[in-house]
Amino acid sequence: MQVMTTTTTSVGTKGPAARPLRADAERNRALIIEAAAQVFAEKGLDAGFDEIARRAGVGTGTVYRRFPDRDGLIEALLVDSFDKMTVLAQEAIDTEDAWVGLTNFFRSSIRLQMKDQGLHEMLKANGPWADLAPAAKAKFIPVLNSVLDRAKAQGRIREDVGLTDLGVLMTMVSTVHDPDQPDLWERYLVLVLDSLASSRTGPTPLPARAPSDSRLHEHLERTSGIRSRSGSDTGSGLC
Amino acid sequence: MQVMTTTTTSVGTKGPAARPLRADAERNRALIIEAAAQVFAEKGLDAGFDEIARRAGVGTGTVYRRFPDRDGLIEALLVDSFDKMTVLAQEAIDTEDAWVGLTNFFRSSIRLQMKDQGLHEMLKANGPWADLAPAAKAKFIPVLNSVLDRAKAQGRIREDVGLTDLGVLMTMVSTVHDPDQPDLWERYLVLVLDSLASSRTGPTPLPARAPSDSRLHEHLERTSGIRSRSGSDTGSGLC
Amino acid sequence: MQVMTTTTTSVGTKGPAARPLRADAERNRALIIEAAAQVFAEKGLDAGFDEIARRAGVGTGTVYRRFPDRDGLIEALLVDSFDKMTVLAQEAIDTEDAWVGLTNFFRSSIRLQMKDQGLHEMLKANGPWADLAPAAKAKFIPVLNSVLDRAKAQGRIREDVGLTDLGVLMTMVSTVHDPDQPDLWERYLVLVLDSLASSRTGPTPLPARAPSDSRLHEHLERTSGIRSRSGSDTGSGLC
Amino acid sequence: MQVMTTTTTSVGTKGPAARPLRADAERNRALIIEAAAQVFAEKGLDAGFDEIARRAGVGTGTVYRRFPDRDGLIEALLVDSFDKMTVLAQEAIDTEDAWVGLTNFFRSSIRLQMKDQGLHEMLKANGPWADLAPAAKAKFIPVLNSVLDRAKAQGRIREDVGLTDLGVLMTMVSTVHDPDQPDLWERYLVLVLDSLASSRTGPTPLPARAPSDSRLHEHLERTSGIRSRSGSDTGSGLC
DNA sequence: AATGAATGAGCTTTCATTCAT
DNA sequence: GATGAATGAAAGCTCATTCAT
Repeated sequence: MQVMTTTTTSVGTKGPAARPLRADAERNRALIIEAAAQVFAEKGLDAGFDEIARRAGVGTGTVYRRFPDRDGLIEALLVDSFDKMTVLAQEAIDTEDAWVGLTNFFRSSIRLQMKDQGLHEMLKANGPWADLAPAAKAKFIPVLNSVLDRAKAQGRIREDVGLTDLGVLMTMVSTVHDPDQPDLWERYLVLVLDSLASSRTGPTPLPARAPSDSRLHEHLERTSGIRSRSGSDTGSGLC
Repeated sequence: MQVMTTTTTSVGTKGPAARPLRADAERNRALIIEAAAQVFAEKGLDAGFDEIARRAGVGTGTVYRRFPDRDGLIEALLVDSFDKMTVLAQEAIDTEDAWVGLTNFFRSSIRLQMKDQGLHEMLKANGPWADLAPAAKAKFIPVLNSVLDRAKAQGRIREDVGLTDLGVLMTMVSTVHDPDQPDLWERYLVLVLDSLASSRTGPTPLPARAPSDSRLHEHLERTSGIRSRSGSDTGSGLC
Repeated sequence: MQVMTTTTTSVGTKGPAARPLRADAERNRALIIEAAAQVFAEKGLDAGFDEIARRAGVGTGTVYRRFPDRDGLIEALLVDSFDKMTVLAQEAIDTEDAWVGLTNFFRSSIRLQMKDQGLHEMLKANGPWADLAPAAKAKFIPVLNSVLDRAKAQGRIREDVGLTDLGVLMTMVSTVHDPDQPDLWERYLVLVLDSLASSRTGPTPLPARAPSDSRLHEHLERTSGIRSRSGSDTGSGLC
Repeated sequence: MQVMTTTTTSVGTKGPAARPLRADAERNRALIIEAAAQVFAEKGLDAGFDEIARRAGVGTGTVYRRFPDRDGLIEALLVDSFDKMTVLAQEAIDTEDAWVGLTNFFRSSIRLQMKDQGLHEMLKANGPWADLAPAAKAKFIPVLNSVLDRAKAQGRIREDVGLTDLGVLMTMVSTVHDPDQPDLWERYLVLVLDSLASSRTGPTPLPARAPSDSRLHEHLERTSGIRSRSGSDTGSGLC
């Protein structure tokens, strides 16, 4: 079932044929999905239905009527999210330089996951929500495949990585959250992209270290008197 | 499993220097920490105190008396875990080839995280447990720093990565769990190491794809008729 | 199943005198009553209106519009049920031997209750639905009274039982449900009839005990080693 | 496990050996059982655990800790109730005239059921609670068997009725509830006893009709102008 | 008038934390 | 100090009834 939130563009193959708005129920459905998108994005897929209902401005029962189990609701969102990802992948295909396209796709889809804890959880291979909405995923896969194949055809990406490797790597990078350095992940994106390049003569410059870096160095000096050789380090769980 | 029973724990291999057990209380404390190590490893840091108490053979109240908040208990374990990691890092320093040492350290400490869900959660920079036990971490940092510095001195690792980058990258890789392919993470470790190498002429061979890969390819063919160029792909949330 | 569509229903066999269906509303009313008859029969008078609506093929709201409270709906059915009972009582009157007639009436009307949980609940004196549809009952009473009076006139039934005693006794017997022994109630019907007979020299033979009886005797022997004197016992809540 | 409410006398075979009071928890357990006895008696076995907890003066969680499922709680009560019934049956055995003993037992145990909706539901052969606490029942059965055997030995009760027949008949009679005539059931008890007697020359006088009888006769006269031959009728679902 | 979506109170159950013994 | 029983808020889910369309 194709579901649109108010902010989504259809990319499915069904075509954008005018679908007459149903009842007032359709509006509620949309409200629920929108609320769920927010709540799942903020709190993850375990969030309570009560919260979703409250934020949608409907009763709890309404949420349950529309989505008797959590999976159904998540799937509805998944369809939406994959539609978004497909748009991004399509942009990559439309980019002349396949490597640049791939790079941009990585960056934008990771950004998507970082703003949306729920999406991130859906995309992790393990966990209870790994196998939802295969149809939605199926639509996305060929598009991503084109992105990858073009990069390979242009000789820019190593031949031994595959489709799902890309998914895993994106998920990995979007794991890097730091409230103090919201852009920290870009540093690791660059590293990962370096690992995907078919070859490179030297390192790609890493994004500049974020301000909070000082934390670590203060820390080190305070604690151990040791000076790191490298100056461009950044914070992490180690600090 | 080696368990340290005081909050100010020695770093390194000092060994079991005789420190006489105090009261019953001290023994209980040890039992609780040992139980918590198991439980957190299996179920993560959210695990119930009841379970820990049961496994330690003490009452719930005893756990709370010893560790009024969860953070205290986690910190106690963190000390222990960093001791283990320090041992591993020391092995890296003792390895002639600094790059091999670094590589081995990555592999072994990731393996540690994968067997210990709690440790993994502690090391993730975000989350409620990001800033615990700075003292324990401080002891570890210089050792890790040596590992990094030696690799840099031998010219094997790019100069622009720092100490905490290593931590982030390890944590990222240990994010890759797949019940069907327990060794899947090694594939991404190789990629990450490729990104750290100061230069490379071509890709390092990736660990062979696991059997369950076929899932994706069946899927692709069934669904879209598209053939992936690359045969060495692996499963992920996309499939 | 014969369904009457007005609240003031004829008693007896007047037959399907042509009364033209009114609006759609009238047809819906009939559908609802028919559906309610089924549902109440199967699930009792507490059954949800949703189920009735679904089975009638109308919306929930329609059921509530037609029958703002449950009582109204039950009363409508009661009229119908008492019509059926009146038919049965009339057959008793038409039977030469008044005692046989009474007996048959007991048997058939109990059978009715056992197939219709709702009717059974309506006839129980207590409960929230005890005092419904007095008019419907009033039509039935004289007929039943004739049955009773004829039996008394022929001297076959004790003089001190009255009209409503018959109702109570029928309801009591139809209380005996056992999925394993669907005919168990006949045993107690015979006992009850024995109690109504004006006199008897010995016991009327009871219907043979059902196979599942063995449960109790196994049980007794296993547990207490006691042998019951009487072999014709039957299962119950005691076993 | 033998459970006593404060009002119960032990009849089990374990003997009245002094059992040391356990913890404070034992007191709560007793409070819960007592509360449950009240609540189940009033509202039936479907009553909410919240109500029980409130009436016992404990938290909901406490009830669940003690009785993780409803069956366990019901069984605890069942043990108690069967203890009470066993006392009554024992009194019957101690009565010289076995028939009088049987009669008294019927009367008192029916009275028990009528005050306790929960007990009544437990004793009904069908329903979800039919097969609980077989051990408790097992203790009761031999005693009841003695009651029956003595009556047979004295020739006062028909030979073809068995143990469980007695149970069914008691349950049947205790079905007769009428708020306006609390003693109505005694009328049907007399009838049932008449049916059990091995023989009788005429009817045993029925208990006098209760005042509310007038309802029916008013009703009849108002409605149909028919005069019943029999004057001693009583109210029921028919009126 | 018909619809069936919406409501929200109510029930069950769990669990982190406190407290009486 | 140790215990594990008690707590009570919270979450999941249902369902009788009302109401907007």
